[in-house]
Amino acid sequence: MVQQRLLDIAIREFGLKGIEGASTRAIAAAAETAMSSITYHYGGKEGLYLAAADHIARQMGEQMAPAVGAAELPDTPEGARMVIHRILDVFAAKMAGDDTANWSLFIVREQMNPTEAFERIYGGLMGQMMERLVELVCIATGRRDANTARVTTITLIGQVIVIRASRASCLKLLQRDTIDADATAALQARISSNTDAILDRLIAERQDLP
Amino acid sequence: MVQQRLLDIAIREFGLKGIEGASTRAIAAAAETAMSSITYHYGGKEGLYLAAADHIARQMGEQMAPAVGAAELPDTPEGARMVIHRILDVFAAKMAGDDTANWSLFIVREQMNPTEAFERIYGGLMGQMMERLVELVCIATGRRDANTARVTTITLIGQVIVIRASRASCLKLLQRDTIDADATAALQARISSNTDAILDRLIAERQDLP
DNA sequence: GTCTATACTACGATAGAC
DNA sequence: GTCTATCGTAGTATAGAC
Repeated sequence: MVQQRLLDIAIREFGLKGIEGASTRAIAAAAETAMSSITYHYGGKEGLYLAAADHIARQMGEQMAPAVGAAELPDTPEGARMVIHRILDVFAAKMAGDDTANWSLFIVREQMNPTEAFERIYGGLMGQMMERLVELVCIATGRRDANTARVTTITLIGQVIVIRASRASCLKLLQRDTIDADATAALQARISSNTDAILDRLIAERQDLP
Repeated sequence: MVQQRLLDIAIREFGLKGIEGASTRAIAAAAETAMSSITYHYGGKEGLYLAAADHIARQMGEQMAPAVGAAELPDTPEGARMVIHRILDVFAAKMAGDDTANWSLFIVREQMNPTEAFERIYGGLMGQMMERLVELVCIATGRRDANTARVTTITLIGQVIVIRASRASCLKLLQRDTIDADATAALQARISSNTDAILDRLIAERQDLP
């Protein structure tokens, strides 16, 4: 389908060059269609940009929703911890895999210079996942202190997104030229172990509270 | 100085739009000089791009070198841990602050699509910091297992870079519109606590090895 | 719906005045 | 060293054929 190709290529080009830098001519040519079909389908460059953001949000939702689980929250610390592990594991696999390469620059650009497109992406599964993680950290550590849970969630996510956002540095450090299945497994295992250590520490710190 | 202004603006524009997307005309205009001075000083757009990368590497070196410490490595686990904390603390402050905003997109773009510019940046303090952290993690955990130390280092760095690379998500989660001094302190404290938990876990896991 | 043709603006590089 | 002027190319948008 023309529109599917157009959106996939738009995500890559907008990710690489931003909305101003990317060229609708180049996007249309790569999608093997005329430039004016962008005008027809999306009203112009800006419309295509927002449609690309929606496309990312939709795909991310489809691929991650099962792991995040929209169902009710677990009610035991052990259950919550299990869900946290599941989410981070799937998320890490996504970040390590090739299929998120094109999304990532688009999203990171929006993270650092948010436009309306960020609202569309965050309003989808990304926001749900982060807020769900905060709740899960609260349950897993038996804390009502939401602020600590929020800051902790940020650091947990950081462990995962670094795989993509610092890809070249990771490859240098690991002395590899791709993140293959072995490297992915090693990262997932370390993230899992770190997460347990972090959550245990939060539980221990709670005992010290007045 | 003209060249200083030119480089600062080039970093911002190249970060936002990439080498292809950015416009030398716009960069020159923002630096209040003629476009042809870019040709004169840097030979053209590509030369300016590489000079911008060198500029980042140089500034990063000046600002972070004291924390990384080129001197000899500490020889006790406690000493190594102290240096790890110091590096991550300073790095987190940098990531939270405004002065790295322009560098960040430039660097992240290079992380995901490396060119020669990445070599210039990584060849500076960034590579030194990461490799130094690997050594410090080895010493702090009493492990000779460099691979575990490398993977751990990646996750430690992830906790810090998320402050910038996922800035908009962090702000949403923290329900703020800036990362002020309070938020920075909270993140630093959590990163520090997490790091201790992670290192302690690594030491404990070591006891279980055959 | 998809294409071609066209109007207008902006791009990078370069030559040459000063 | 810094500027203006200019060339050829490529950008978006739009109108209109089919």
